[in-house]
Amino acid sequence: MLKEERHQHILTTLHQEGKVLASELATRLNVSEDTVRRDLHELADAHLIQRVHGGALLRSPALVSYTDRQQQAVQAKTEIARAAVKLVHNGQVIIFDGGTTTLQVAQFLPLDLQATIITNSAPIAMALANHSQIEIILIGGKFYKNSLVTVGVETVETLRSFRADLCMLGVCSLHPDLGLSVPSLDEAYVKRAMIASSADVVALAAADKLNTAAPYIVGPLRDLTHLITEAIVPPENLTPYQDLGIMVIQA
Amino acid sequence: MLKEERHQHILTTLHQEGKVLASELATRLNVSEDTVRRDLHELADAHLIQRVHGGALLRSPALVSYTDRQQQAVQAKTEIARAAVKLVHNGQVIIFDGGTTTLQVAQFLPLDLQATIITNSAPIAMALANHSQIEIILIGGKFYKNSLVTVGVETVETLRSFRADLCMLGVCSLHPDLGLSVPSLDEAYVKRAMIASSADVVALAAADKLNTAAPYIVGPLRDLTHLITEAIVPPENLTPYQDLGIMVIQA
DNA sequence: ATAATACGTGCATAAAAACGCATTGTCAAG
DNA sequence: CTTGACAATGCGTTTTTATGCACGTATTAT
Repeated sequence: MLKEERHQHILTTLHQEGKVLASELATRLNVSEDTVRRDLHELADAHLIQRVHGGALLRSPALVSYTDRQQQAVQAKTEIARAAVKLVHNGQVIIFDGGTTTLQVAQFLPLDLQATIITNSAPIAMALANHSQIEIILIGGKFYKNSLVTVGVETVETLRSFRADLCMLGVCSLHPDLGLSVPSLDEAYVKRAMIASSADVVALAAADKLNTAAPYIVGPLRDLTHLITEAIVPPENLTPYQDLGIMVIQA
Repeated sequence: MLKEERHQHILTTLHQEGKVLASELATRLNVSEDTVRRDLHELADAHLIQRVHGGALLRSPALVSYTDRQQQAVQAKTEIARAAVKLVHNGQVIIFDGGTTTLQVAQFLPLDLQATIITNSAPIAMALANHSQIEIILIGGKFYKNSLVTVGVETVETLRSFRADLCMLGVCSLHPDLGLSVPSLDEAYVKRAMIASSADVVALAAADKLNTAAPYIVGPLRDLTHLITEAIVPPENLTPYQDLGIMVIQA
């Protein structure tokens, strides 16, 4: 049985049954558990499955609610969120970008925080509904179903009319030379407007976002004032960012 | 059963039932109570649930009250929603008011409906995210935490710039003489703007909303073209509305 | 006030994963 | 045919993770 065959088999059974167990696969495929583990590791690296202790699950539990989807890679996101919250202070006006990492940050904000939060993300607005001291401005526009944020001319224009102290930016791809980039043009415009309307800009990036690039450029790294990433990242990978004057924080 | 599966299960039952008991989960998931406790602890650490003695609750009281409201009189709301969906046709531009009843309607819309939906409700925008043929416009403004909708000048102004075929209006209080009324001034302005921007106006009102009044008047009943209510309502209670030329539908 | 239930912690155990290393098989160049 | 490079696989060892149990403490209920 070839490796590719096994991969195929793993993916199909995963889609059929919702989960696979490493031990089960080893007997079914007549290989050692080591091999299965290696297979699963490769598939997880390619973002095709979600690796968990004992086996693997579907990466995006077929169209479950956003709040559940957010459960993935909780560990890393939680740590980043905890670090990000430390940058927030009473009385600030803060722009919150969409995305699951920024949503985590929103949920970790202290319940008694006094602030104005401006966001184009419906889940973030809803998550903040029980913070009685936070004034929430939800920015309107065309609703982008994938990431549950608004985009388009109106979103960008409305953002221009604010002047925030801080901006929590969810980052898709970050590269020392190419700068920030995202997979859709609409989102690029929105993020650009967020950056322009904010004094400080905090980028939240999991380790796998570093040194990658996407089709649409948002802007150069100089735009960032802070970068928060995981503790696992080897420090030498971060020096290019520090050299640009960005305050790099490892959660 | 993998740990992540249990976590998923806990989250979904929590969303469905509003609470979970540790002891119940232990038997349901076939693990010791210790394990359940550990699971709950982890989920609470990630701010996904609110841990309490004996089990766990949804984290955000606002969302709790919202889901509570959503769970009230499901029967009636479902029937009203089914009736409301029949008024919707391909190609229309439809304004959706906030509220749990209108949210039900949104969820009952056929998955292949082609339409443009304009709403100030974050949950409705999110609920429609899996309707690929619907263009969603989310209206921005100050976010009103109680009902998870936007209100304020910007919301009203933006509504003015649209001309819709249909408006699905969630109704708080309805009275033959006093007209439509709501418990907050901001919402009154918004509903007024929605009515003004729409050709047809459909009011969705459970039986207990009929012949009641609230502090802030939205407008006279003449503004309505349709009224959908429950089947239980005695027909004689509805004649005042019919006499005003409103098309009354009993679900 | 007292019983019953739930909680947290430390510990033991078993399962799973990670790691290094040896073996095997394949392919291509010599 | 041989040989060396290389990927794939399996094995043994160590490390990590998950889970249940025991026990003392806290919380709730009666």
